[in-house]
Amino acid sequence: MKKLQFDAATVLRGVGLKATPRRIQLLTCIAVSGRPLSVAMIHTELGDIIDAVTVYRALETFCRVGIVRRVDFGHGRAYYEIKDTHDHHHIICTVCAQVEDFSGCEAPRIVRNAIKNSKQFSTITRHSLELFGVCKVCSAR
Amino acid sequence: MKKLQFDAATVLRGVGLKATPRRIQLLTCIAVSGRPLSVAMIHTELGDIIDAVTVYRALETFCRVGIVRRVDFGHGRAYYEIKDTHDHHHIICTVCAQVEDFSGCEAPRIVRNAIKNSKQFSTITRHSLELFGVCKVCSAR
DNA sequence: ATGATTGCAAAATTTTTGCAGAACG
DNA sequence: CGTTCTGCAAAAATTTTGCAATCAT
Repeated sequence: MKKLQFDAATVLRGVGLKATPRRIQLLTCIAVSGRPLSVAMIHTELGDIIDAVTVYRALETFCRVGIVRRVDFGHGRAYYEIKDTHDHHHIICTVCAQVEDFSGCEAPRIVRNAIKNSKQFSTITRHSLELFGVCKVCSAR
Repeated sequence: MKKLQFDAATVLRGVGLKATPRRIQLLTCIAVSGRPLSVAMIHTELGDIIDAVTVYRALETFCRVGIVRRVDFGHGRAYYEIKDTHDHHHIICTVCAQVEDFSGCEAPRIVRNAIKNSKQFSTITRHSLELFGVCKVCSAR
């Protein structure tokens, strides 16, 4: 029972979105890539078959319905990745910008603690956590 | 032995920067504000006494020498706050954008764990952690 | 058919760069 | 005084908006 190739059209219809060629191409691109992509990277990958504006609008829609997650690496632009079920985060190399996933951020404990001590908040809906460092390749030179 | 009013000039000279009027105004503004500020917010606070370009350049310098920290709330622009010694983070209201600090993110444990499991990284230099939710005021309506 | 989606052009925002004059130390 | 800092103008980069044509269901 292995996972067959990503079926973007099914995913799209599953969340009530129309499965247009553009959206299928875009979602497949993000899913296959396996790492967070910026709009520029997507545009490079897909070539000129899709307008940048369409990418922005589709990504916003994907985030709204919860199939894509927007992540922020402090690079002055947004990155997007497939939102899978397990709560993973990123380590970003500050030299070459390579990204590796990691899990085990103990979010529940942190959130519980934050809410207990907070004066103004009683609900946390999501969180972002990124680690920054220098990867072994970049460290070596 | 109470903390007197923030002395920007001393802080600046302490890190080897020239204490110019602009930098003193800017650093004082950030310190007094007590919350992360965007360049636009700084410009509103200080009026036209300082050029936006100068703000950008000074903030970059402040970050480099370690007296200011850049934080990212996924709003499409950067925010800056005084970098104090204790490792605090933020809860951001997704409705009104209000920010509250919180501490206790257990970063050391998370970092240790991430490095142990990482294939490509052996050094983590910094991390970012933000929680997003809806504040009590916004929840009430 | 019809409401959603797309592309094109244009604008809005945020940030960066170049250069000449001003000013800190 | 020399190097650094600042302001102005302009550009670059990222993201948003308006509108007419096209497409999915």
